[in-house]
Amino acid sequence: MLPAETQLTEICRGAEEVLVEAELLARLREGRPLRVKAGFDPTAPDLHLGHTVLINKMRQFQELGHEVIFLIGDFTGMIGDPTGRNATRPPLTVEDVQRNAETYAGQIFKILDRERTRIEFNSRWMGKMSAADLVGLGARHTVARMLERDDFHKRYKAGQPIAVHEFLYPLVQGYDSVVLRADVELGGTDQKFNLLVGRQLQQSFGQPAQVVLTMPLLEGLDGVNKMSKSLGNYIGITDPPGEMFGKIMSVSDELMWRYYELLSFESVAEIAALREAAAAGANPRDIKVRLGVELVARFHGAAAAADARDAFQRRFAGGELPEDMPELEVQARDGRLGVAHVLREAGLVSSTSEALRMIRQGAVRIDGERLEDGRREISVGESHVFQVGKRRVAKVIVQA
RNA sequence: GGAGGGGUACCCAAGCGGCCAACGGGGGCAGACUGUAAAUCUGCUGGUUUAUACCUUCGAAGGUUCGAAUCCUUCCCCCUCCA
Repeated sequence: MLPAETQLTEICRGAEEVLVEAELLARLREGRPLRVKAGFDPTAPDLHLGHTVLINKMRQFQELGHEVIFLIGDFTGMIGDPTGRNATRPPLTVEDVQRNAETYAGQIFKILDRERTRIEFNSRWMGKMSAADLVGLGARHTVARMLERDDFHKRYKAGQPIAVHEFLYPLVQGYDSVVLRADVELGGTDQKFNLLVGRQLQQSFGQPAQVVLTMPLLEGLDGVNKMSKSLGNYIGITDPPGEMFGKIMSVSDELMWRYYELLSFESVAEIAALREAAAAGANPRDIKVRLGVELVARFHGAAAAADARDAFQRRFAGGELPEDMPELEVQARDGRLGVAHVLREAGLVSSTSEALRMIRQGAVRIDGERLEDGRREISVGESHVFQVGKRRVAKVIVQA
């Protein structure tokens, strides 16, 4: 193992907050593998780059020789959602959770070392807990402290409702740390309160309090909201190379630097050099390309990354059509089919009304030619490349 | 338990018998300009074989009316204050 001080420096890099740093150093000095826990929601098995900020940190711990526990909060997930006040999620079945867990596994091991990752489900211990035990757990924390949590505090002050069970979430999450005897718990900055409850509960159970390490939340493609699947502003780690690269290229210049900071494995010095180059007049687009290549390579390999970059450049710099566009067949009626219907059948628009709107706005091209006539009909046997806007493209043949 | 306020399209929010497929803003999409960036300008933002037309939509179900998101009845849900 590396010297404790060296490890500490590595671990703190990119972290928002480490509570308490001195405690972390002391544990590192013990020279044993630390149990590092991070909890994940069982309802969102499609990981995106936002999640990887945390997972990268987990990997870093593994590389330093520590034990990483990937905790799936299936028990909490089965009850409902902690913060979504009006989002009543349908309860997950055991099968759902199992399937989601497998999906997780298939994704996180693109980053984590499978051999050194322990996967746990908190239903293992929470499912067996009796009502009496739950009451006992509740006795270990006070309402006043619960109300310290920012969103509880705000809602309480604003007179908005807080359901009693919402108080249970931090408790259960903290109790997970007790059961697992976690040395360190990782989480997003939004998890800070919950992570701290873990510290408090561990002490209450006579254990040393875990070190809490929070990582910043990554902004999504819009650059404003945090990256999330429900907002649709995410880059999924299973996105195909071309799509992943394209999404990265569509990010604003400002956001690009944020992505460098939180996603790139480039050294701090290297990133600073890139910033200087940009300030000196280098085209930020080229710096963005570099980021895209790095990230696509991480999930799809270097060759796929280079291909994605080249295809992107041919398509948008060179104005060529993508070579991997989907080819579809649609059914004609009476030997022909109006364009609006072709577009809908091909899935390029969601309705013929939308198709007609797009045509009116000049967004539709057939074989590269802007379509002016919304009444145009395509006959059986004809095959054309249809485009709607810049990004939606398909080669469609009309069948009898 | 009592008093009051409210549920309108993806979100916020106007409308309170016909001119409402429903003002405005946000978001989104598209066009121009670009580097698939930002900013800016413009248009669109229920559906229908392409429609001065028809169909579905204003919490739900009924009713009044020539005609309702707007009035009445019942029901469901949310919020505030008091106890």
